[in-house]
Amino acid sequence: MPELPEVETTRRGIRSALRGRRITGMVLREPRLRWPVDASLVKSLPGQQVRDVHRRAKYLLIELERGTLIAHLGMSGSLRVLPPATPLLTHDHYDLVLDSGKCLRFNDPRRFGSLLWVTGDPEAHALLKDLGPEPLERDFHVDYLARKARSRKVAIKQFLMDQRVVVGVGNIYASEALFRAGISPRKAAGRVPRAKLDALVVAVRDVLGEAIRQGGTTLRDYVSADGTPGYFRQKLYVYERSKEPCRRCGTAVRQIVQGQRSTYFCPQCQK
DNA sequence: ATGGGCACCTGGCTGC
DNA sequence: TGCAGCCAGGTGCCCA
Repeated sequence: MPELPEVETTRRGIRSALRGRRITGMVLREPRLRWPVDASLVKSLPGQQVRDVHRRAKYLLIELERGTLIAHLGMSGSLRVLPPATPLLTHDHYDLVLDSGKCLRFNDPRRFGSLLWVTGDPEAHALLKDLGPEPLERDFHVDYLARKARSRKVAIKQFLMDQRVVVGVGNIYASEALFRAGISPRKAAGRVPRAKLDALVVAVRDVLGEAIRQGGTTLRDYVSADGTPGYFRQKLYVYERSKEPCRRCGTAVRQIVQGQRSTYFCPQCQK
């Protein structure tokens, strides 16, 4: 999926088209996403105005008058704002039609994405309530991270991707942040020195912030709300660069598997 | 509590 | 050309 920068880029793109608009229709072509999409939304969403579009972790929160849509892009999903009568592609699973005539369309080949409806506080939903701090907010800091990491034996890479520790960091940005902080991805979280955790907080913030400014990273499927890819791929130091020279020291980048996911790192720069 | 592994699904690529 | 096998921006759930 899209990690935090891609979701935030999507949020910014769809927000301007959605905010203040009224939904005039919903088309649900394929309800079999991560969880079945409630078919009654087709009747209950029309007539409601979009108050705002927020993001929490990798979830998009589309705030309507009578509740909130919680949308997740999964691994391969994208949400685009399209002109009226745009031809369908395979894997276009749902549309929200707006009173502007435009349409918010969700495409997701792998169907790991989701769309849920909640009334009341979305943060109280089971999927959101145990999430860690936002990496770009003030409550993500070295004291917090050191406390969370204490006596944890899991590898720092997997720890960093645990959404209860900090949200938004996925497989690409975990490798990239650890490279920037000079930390071996295999090091047990509880054994990373405080100074390195300090560097990691900065690295996570920097890499996510820079990626947002570049519109995210496109490897395969991801496109933003206007259909353009993200340009951060050119700025990646290690991800998908196995056997290529480290951009900092020239040593061959290594690829290993942790928790059934590929990890990339420079064995010279990361200890 | 923590850690590890599997499952969900489609498509693109590699190698025989 | 066909096909098996492997891999891919995520994460909930089950088991030890």
